[in-house]
Order: sequence, then C-alpha cells, then structure tokens
Amino acid sequence: MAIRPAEQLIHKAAWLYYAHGLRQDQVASQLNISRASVAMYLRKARETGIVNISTSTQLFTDDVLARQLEDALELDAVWIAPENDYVLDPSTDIAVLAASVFLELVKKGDRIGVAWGRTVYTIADIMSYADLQDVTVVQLCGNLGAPYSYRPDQCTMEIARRLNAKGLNFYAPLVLTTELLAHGLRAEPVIREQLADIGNCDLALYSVGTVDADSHVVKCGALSPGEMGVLREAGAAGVIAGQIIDAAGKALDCSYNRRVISASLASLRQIEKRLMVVQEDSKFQPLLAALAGGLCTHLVVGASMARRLLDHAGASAGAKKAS
Amino acid sequence: MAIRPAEQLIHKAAWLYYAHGLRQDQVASQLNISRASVAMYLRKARETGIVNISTSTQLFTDDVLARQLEDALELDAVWIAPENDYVLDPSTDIAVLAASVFLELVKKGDRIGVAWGRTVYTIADIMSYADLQDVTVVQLCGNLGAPYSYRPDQCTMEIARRLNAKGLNFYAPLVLTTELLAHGLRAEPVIREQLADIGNCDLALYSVGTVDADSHVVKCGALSPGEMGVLREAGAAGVIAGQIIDAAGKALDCSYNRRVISASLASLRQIEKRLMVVQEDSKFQPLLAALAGGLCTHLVVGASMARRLLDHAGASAGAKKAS
DNA sequence: ATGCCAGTTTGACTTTTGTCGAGAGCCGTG
DNA sequence: CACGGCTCTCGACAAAAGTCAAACTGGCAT
Repeated sequence: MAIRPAEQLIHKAAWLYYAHGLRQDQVASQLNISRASVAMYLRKARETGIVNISTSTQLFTDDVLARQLEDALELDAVWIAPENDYVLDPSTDIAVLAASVFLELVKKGDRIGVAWGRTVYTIADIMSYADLQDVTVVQLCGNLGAPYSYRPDQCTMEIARRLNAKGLNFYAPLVLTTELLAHGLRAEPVIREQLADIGNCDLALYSVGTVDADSHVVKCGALSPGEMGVLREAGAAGVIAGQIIDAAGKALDCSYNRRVISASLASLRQIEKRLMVVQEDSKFQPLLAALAGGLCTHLVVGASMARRLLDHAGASAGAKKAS
Repeated sequence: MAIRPAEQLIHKAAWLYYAHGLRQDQVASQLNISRASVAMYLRKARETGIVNISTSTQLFTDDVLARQLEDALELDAVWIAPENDYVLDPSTDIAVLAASVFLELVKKGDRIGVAWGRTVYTIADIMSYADLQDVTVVQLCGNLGAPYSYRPDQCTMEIARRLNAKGLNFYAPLVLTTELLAHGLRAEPVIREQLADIGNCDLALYSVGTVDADSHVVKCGALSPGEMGVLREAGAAGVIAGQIIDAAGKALDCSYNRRVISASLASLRQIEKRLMVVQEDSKFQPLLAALAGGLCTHLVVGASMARRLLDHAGASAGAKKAS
C-alpha cells in the first residue's frame, strides 16, 4: 500500500480537491497521507491532464480586429494575441494562445494532422496536458534525415503525449534525391495509406515557412540557399508542410516539390479545421500565399501582423473596386 | 477606468494567471491593480466559467464493478460513486460525480434535454460553471402548476445558466385535468414543435422517480397518494420525465399518462446519450424498469446500488440459463 | 448641492499551498 | 545478504492565495 501510489491515489486526490472543493489538508486526512504528498499528487494530476484547467479564448475572438479579419479573409475564426498591452515574451504569447485555441478545437475522437517547425514545436512545448481519449495525432510530412531541433516526428509525438493521444508517425524522409525514388516511396502501402488518410483528419495544425536564405527548410538542409534562390525566382512564396507554394497558394511546379513526401495541399484542404499559427512578422508574404491557397480556416497571429493583413485586404479590395 | 472592470479585465487576469502561469502579484503589476483585486477577479472567472477546471471521471469508469455493470446491462458507460471509502456526504457524492460526467458528455453545439426532480436540481446546483457556446438546454416535460422546490423550468434554466447556454422552456403544465385538453395542448404549434424536436437532442439528463406514496409526483400534487396506489396496482414501476412506466419500461396505459405533457418515451430513446442518475437506494425497482425500457445509456449510481444491480443481472441471467 | 447606495479597490492579516532535503521502504544486483 | 539506486513520503519552512473591514468611487435621488 505504500509502494505504488499509482493513478488511483492521484485521481482520488484530484477528485476530492477539485471536484469537491476540499482543502489539501482535508484531502490528506481523508486519504491518510501527508499534505505534502497531496500537493505533489495534485501537481501530477495537472501535468497528466487528469484535471484540466483551460481558459476560454473568447476574449481574443471578441476583439474587433479579429472580427474584421474574419470577414476580410473569409476565415472561420481568428485569434489575435495582444502585443503592446502588457509586455511579456512577445512571440511565446502567440504560442500560448495558439495552444489554448488548439485545445479548444480538439474534440474526442478527432484525428489531428500536425506539421513541423519551430512554431509548432513551441506550441507543443507549452501546451498543457489533457486527457483526450480516442484522439490520433498524425504526422503531415516526412521526416528530416539530418538531426534538427524541431523534427516532424518530435512535433507529432510531443503533441500526442500532451494530449494522451495516439501518435502516428511517418517513417519516410521529407525529401529525396530523385523524383523517381520519391514516387516509388509514395506508392509504398504504408506511406500511401497514411497519406491517403490525411484528408480524413478533423483538424490540422501548422505554420507557414519563409523562402529566405534562413528559411526553415534551408537551415535543416533540405535545400541549399542557392537552390532556394532559384525557387524564389521561379515564384516560391512560402513553405507549407515541407512543400513550396507560390503566391497563389498552389504547389510550385518544381523538382523539389516532386521529391517531397508530404500531405498534398489538396488533402490538407479537405481537413475541416486548418489552424495556422504565425509568430514572426517576416512571414507576411508566405502567410498571404497560404491564405490565397485556402490552406487556413482558423488563424492565430500577433496584433501587428493582424493589422498588416487587414490593411492588405482592404487595399486589394479597394484596388479591385477601382479597376 | 475604475468603474467598469468588465469581463475584459477578468479575462486578461484569468489569461495571465492560468494560461501563462504568472503569479497573482505579477498579474497585479501587469494590470496595475492590487493583488487582492486579482484574487477577486480570478474567483469571478472561475464562477463564470471563463476558466474551466474539470477532473477526468475516468477513475470511476475504470472501476471493475462499473465495467461489469456496463457489460451486464449493455450500457455505454457506467460511473460508480464510491461509498465507504472516504466518507463525505453520501448522496451529494453521486451528484458531484454526475455533474462532472455530465459536463464531460456535453459538446459544443449540443442540444440537451433535461428533466426535473430533486436529483437533477442537486446536480444543477453543484455543477461548476462552463463556457459552452451554442449549447441549448431544453425542458423535457411540462411545468408544475403548484410552486414546488425543484420545478422543471428551474432545473432547465439553472443548468443553462451554468453552461452559459440557451435555455428553452416549456410553457405548459405537466399534467392537465382532462385527456381532451392535454391532447389539444399537445397539438398547439409551440408545444408540438418543441416536443417534436426532443428526439434531436444529443444528450438527456434525468433521474427516475418512485411510485410510492412519497413519490415526487405525489409530493408535488400531480397525483394523490390514493391515485398512485391504484396505478401501482395497475403495474406502475417508476416515473420518467413525469410519466409513469411499468416494469418493462413502457408507458403505463392510464389516464394520468394521457393527461401529461412531456417528451414521449420513444423520443427520449432517440436521444443518443441518455444519462441517468440515481441517488437513493430506494429507487432500485424504478431503475430496473427504466433500464428495461432502454431509457438509459449512461448511468451514474452509488456503489451499493451498483452491487444490487449486478446481483440482479447475474441472477436473472442465471435464471434465464436455467430455464 | 448633499447624502446615500452599490460596487470596487486596497492594505493588512490569516490561511492555504508549494517546495526542499532528509528519511524510509522496495528492488534488482553483485 | 548487503548494497546502491529508485521512488515515495514526511515535516518544516517560505511563498502564495484567500479574506475582511475600511476607504473610495461615481451614480442617483432627494
């Protein structure tokens, strides 16, 4: 009775404390343990998602700016992280908000597609634990061969872990050296099935990448700065789930894209809720491309980015009217 | 700036405290108010459901007894409130558990049918606040003419209030004096539409009533003790949403039932999740009737009731096998 | 204008909670 | 069977959160 505290005790403690509203010392005496232990159990309970503390993100959608953006961009929902108000770490603020929004969007039984990148990993990292049963988290794109800090499989697994969900990884490299090989690999049953199933996801979480020399795909070695330059000349505007898109949000017709193992943009668009999170202001152009491509139905951005988007939408609407 | 603290401030405080994990004094300095105010805001935030603290009820389904009951009674899920373990108020324990289970079953956009009675009202009373948007709570049966402590409309509205949901009341008496009048009233568009829509609910919450002289329906004056006695002779076994059912869980063929304005048992059975909560051990026979009638898919009971149910199920299974 | 009321805010106080290092029981291993 | 290694547990202290009466605010009726 002393050795394995197990979930059982944690559960009971959490129950008495949070549901019945007892104080820790009362819980302790009920369970015949010390109050210190109770405190520890409660922390574990919070960490494992046995108790869920979530704050409504309504505040951020109530924002006038967010409403305007929803209308202007025809999105289902927009959340805007305030920036000047009370200064905290500027970009984690967006990630914290994104994590809350994400948790609010997830339902039991959902299948969730997750891409990769610093943004996604940051979100995973600060996401609070939850106890979603029957949730599956699937990886949207192939892995990186080289060890890199925010690997696709890491993103997927970390989020699955936080949610107490099943993680479904994808054991293929993100990009191959020849189109032929990529084609062959995509035809492999294991891979093909998983790719085919992506359209059945209920929710997708991704960010968008830049096509600069310090882009994510460059830093991780999938493309050299030179190659990226060429692609940029050819019309590359952003990166989604490892694929290069042009300003219209279509997959760029290039060798690189044909060598990538990832969810097709068409299958991404089949996903009902596509949550896009953008932290850096430098991702303005890539974000426009993603929006143009209909790759996003739910958006989390910072206030300054929101204003730029709105200005842009207003300007292009005005231009359209003028012409 | 001093007069209307509004939701805005409460929201921000809750956000900083719960989502960002700041301490109260940090929140206070961020918001330029005193820590005491922050503490107050946070309480309000919890009370209004801006933050949600919920404990997983998994513990209670993991219980071996619960599993056995699920199998024996062919129910989707069973939760059993422990009784001897750590002694608290015995019957509120069941209600607290029921409230948690209920909140766990509700999803956004759901339509919820709520019956009435002491049990239901107790659950409503201790239910923590939540911020479910797009949820509608509908009343399953007519109102009581006489003022009584746990009126159907009270139950409905209180639950709607806690959930921040829309409450849909039912402005008709529970029982009329003549069958003709009841028939006419049921044909009224307002009433008819609401009754017809009950089958579209996603979730129902009710208990079952006894058919004793101190039954709920007797105490509230819908039936006299004498009439109840007659009905009992005629095979009455329990009360569901104001209607008398027999041991097989069918509506008893009697004048009273024909004079009642309430959701038909058939429409109740159309509801996907039918959560039944039983506090008193004396409701054993009525509960059996309700179970026989398929009026319950999710069940919350106390441990002793659970054991009785299991014994009964085992015995009747044995009898069936023997015969 | 004035005084009252309802609601908010605050500082000071008490209670409750989080945390740390030490100790105790259990386990596989040498 | 003695030994670390491991995790769980506890007591005591420090930190944080809850509470209360008093002061303050603006609105409102007199």
